[in-house]
Amino acid sequence: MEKKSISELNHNISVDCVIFGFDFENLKVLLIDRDSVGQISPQMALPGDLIYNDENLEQAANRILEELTGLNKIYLEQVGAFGDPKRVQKDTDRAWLKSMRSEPDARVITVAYYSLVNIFDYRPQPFSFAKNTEWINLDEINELAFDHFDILQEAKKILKLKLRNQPIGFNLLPKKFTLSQLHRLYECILERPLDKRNFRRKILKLDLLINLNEKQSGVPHKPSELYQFNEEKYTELSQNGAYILPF
Amino acid sequence: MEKKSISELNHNISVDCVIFGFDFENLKVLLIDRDSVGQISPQMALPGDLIYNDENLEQAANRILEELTGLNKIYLEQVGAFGDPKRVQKDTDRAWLKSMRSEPDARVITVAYYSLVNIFDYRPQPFSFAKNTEWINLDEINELAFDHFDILQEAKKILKLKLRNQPIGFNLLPKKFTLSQLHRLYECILERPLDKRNFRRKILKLDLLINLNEKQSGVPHKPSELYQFNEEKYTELSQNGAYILPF
DNA sequence: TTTTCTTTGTGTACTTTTTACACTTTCAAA
DNA sequence: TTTGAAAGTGTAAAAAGTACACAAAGAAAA
Repeated sequence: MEKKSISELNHNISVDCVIFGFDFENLKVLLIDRDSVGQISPQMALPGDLIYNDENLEQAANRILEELTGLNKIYLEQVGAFGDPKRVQKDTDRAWLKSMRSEPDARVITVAYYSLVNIFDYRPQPFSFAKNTEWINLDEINELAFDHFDILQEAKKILKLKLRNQPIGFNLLPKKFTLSQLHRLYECILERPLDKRNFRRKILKLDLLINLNEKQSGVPHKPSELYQFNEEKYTELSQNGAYILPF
Repeated sequence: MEKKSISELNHNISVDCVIFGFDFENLKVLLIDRDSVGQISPQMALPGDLIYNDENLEQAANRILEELTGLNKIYLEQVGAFGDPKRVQKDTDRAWLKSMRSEPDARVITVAYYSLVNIFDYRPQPFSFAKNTEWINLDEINELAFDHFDILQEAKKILKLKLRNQPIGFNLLPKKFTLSQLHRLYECILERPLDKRNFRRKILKLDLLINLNEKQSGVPHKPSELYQFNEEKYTELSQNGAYILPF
């Protein structure tokens, strides 16, 4: 049996994190910038870095996310591995790596993770080589560093699919939320309008929401009733097998 | 910025292939054995090996699949990355690696791919360190080498989900097939019985099947009509957006 | 040649789900 | 007290899903 030399078989492995957020208006994603400019730029990147030897991929993702943005203990799910040998092509990307890594030209394979968080609970702060962190609207992103734009598209696709089978959207909202907020969220993720009355009927029929019999206050219109996600009910429901949301 | 030493950041990367097949009775998966025993054993593994520097992950999967089993030009989709540092634990797994790899103790992260093929068109043959290749019934597999059993479970899950959104099942059948065969296939993948009449009505309503107006011959009972998958129609349909199969 | 065995192929009535659609209510601010 | 803005609500018609049983076709056996 021919044994390949080490140099041919060793690779760097990184993880990148796609953290989705929602501000009641639009879906957003958490990006870092290596410069401290305060505006959207094509050099922005998903938070990510190389993994260590003794941690598994998910641990690495959590460590790196915390090191760069301060967010910690976030539940992450895998998007997949991205390993094109030509994934680092742009000059600006090369320059970045050169300044940071002991083997800037090594081939890197990245494993992407995604998560959903409530934007008002998680206030990211830049650390390490992240000079800036920003929540950027998904529909304003046309380009990112490395292959991060592709990774983002893939994560969006998975999010859309997953919405059908799991009540994931609730992570993106505060504990107490209104049906209109949830409605808007579903429209953002699915990227199509949903009839208001039908949406309410369907989502309530799932019996996964608790009506808190509390009202919004301080809004210049009829205040909405507040709801809460019923986790117990969901646990129970998902033990009896998967379910399919009617969207 | 602290730069980590090379040894801490370099890893081996492998790919493993989950190739599903169907023999009109049961779902099967293609396994290799490092010994030439002709029966199912807990040392059997998914075909897989380390990737090279200059190939992307999918190319690597195809190369390795061909090197081990002779199957080539197979359309593969990613399952995901599996990277637990403790994924090689069993003594038998260690012994295998020791005999084959220049760095048997290196940490390995594997990226799994899956595919569906018609078992009668693809006759795998063992090459390289594969001393044996076998199509094994999914429901007879309780243990595999490394973490391959986990990978297989994940691939099954994806297959099930995907069946809803794409007419993937057709790859598992010959060009001409009967509705009963397709029916059985759906039951195998979904792991639950489907009403015969309702299945036929629904699948025909999709308008993705062409009735060839030919009959089976040589069967000791009423011969079935043969159908063919309408690829053009599917291409057309999927361009107008995703669709959802009613199962 | 008749009988038996095995699998194919088909229709309907009932229930549930989906869809499309418009007006009144409630509060804050002007 | 008027205005603006979003909340909240019901129904009828169409579509889809479900449960269910028997005659027809061919091969093989008697």
